[in-house]
Amino acid sequence: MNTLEEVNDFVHNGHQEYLPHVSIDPVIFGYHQQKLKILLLRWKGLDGWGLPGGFIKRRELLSQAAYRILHEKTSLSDLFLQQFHVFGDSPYRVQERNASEYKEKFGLEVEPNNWLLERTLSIGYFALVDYSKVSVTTDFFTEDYHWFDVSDIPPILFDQNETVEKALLTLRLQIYHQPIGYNLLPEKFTIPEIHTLYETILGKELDQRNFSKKLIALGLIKKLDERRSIGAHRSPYLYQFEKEQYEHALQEGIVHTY
Amino acid sequence: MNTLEEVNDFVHNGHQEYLPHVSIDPVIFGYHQQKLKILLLRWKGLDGWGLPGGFIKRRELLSQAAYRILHEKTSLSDLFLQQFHVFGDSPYRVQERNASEYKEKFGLEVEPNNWLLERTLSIGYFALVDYSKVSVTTDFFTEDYHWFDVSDIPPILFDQNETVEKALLTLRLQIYHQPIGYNLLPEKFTIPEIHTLYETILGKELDQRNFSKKLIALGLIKKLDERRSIGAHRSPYLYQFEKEQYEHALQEGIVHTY
DNA sequence: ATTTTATTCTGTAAAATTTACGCATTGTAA
DNA sequence: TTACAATGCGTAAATTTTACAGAATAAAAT
Repeated sequence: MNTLEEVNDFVHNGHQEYLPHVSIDPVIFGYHQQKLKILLLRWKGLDGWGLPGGFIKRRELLSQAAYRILHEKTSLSDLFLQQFHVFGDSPYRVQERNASEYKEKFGLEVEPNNWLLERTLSIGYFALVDYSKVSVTTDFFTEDYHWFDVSDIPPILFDQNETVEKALLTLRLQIYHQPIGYNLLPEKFTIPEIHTLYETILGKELDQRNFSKKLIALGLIKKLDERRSIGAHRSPYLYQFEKEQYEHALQEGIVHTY
Repeated sequence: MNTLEEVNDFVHNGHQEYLPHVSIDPVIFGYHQQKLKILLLRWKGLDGWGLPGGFIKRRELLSQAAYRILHEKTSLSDLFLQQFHVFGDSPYRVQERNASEYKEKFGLEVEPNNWLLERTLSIGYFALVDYSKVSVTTDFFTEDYHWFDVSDIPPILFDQNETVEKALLTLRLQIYHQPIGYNLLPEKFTIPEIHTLYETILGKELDQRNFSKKLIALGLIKKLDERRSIGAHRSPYLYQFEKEQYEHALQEGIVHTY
């Protein structure tokens, strides 16, 4: 959606192709240089950052829509993607928007009852992606992108800071019950790498010795016979995830006790 | 919504008051005679059971809508209510419905592009209620209700058995990380009562001694100086929840380890 | 009044898990 | 060859979970 013609078609006829009143808004987490980042797009005209969202096609399954939107924006197809909450409590978003905004900001003429002006619920997804494999696609409404450190998120358009906060909270809670890392790390990784990843996500220190013991005891990772050369220091062994165990733990959860 | 006039207004003009394309569908759990039950409504014309759902008003916050719908159907206002998933992957529900169905089943004339025929996503909520306090209200579309044992759920209309399954799964998972019982038990209860509740929800036995030790150690319940008379046996002490601790655990979760 | 029956209530030892912690090993650069 | 910085491994202490049995009690039956 880049030519003016396509945009006009989307604005005026989009409701025939897409389901109005509901959007999908993914919080895309990437991991780079020991920092947890999220991807935001720079909106034209609105002078601010927004989530890389999209709409559901009328005949498309919800989960397919989420994967499609992520693929469109990042070109990724192998990723962890999970719905986590529907947002519909923002007083700002309960209001319908007005047409003059579109004229001012984007130079688009919009009829007063246009589908894009109506109230929209937002389905929050979070995705875990390999930062280095993402290539971001922008469109008519967005002109740039940036990976923000989660400790330094700017105000987000459409009252969606809450979405990011809840995504992060969900991720942190979930990591206690599900393995994480398969989609954030390269296929082969070292103990220090996955250790730092967990520390970064949880925002606290974990004893490295106990941490690796636990992952191995759970059968989630296995040691390879290769090592990575990291310059002036002892070469760490490479590990990789035990795919079956990992998938099993994703499904069943790592339940602790009662 | 009981007179034919009201129903016709809802069918033909409902889209002005309500947001199309999204419904709220609550799975209402009650606890009675040591059984976990859910509430289903009997639909007229369709000859089947359905969840007690409803629509969101255009200017209403999502959470308000959920509470309103629950209040309308059960007359309860004090309950535990939580969103748990949006369902939009049912191939059956991706199809638009046709108008003739309304004519056949309910004797209602519906225009072919009526809002009720369009594809609708379903936001799943689950509620925990005090069974004895519920008084069910039916409407034009529903003629009866029944509390079904969770181990004996009938086929549910609109392809929503998955909703009940996921609600139960969520409840069972969540009980490991959050206290449950405040809205399912009377204010004062005995150890055997809450013990049986947990066994019922989890569907497995829990050692009674260790179970009560744990709840007390977590500071979630406190012993009262009263006892309940249960006829021919030793009178059990009454307990009640420690409200602050309980709320705190609800917020923070009972995190186990890493 | 005594016995019987069904249910509540309490404590402790063993096992498992988590936490804490120190030092030897290793790959390069100096 | 040495120094440095980071990896890698093992063990003891503390905590938590699990397993398990018998005394107490309320009322009904004798």
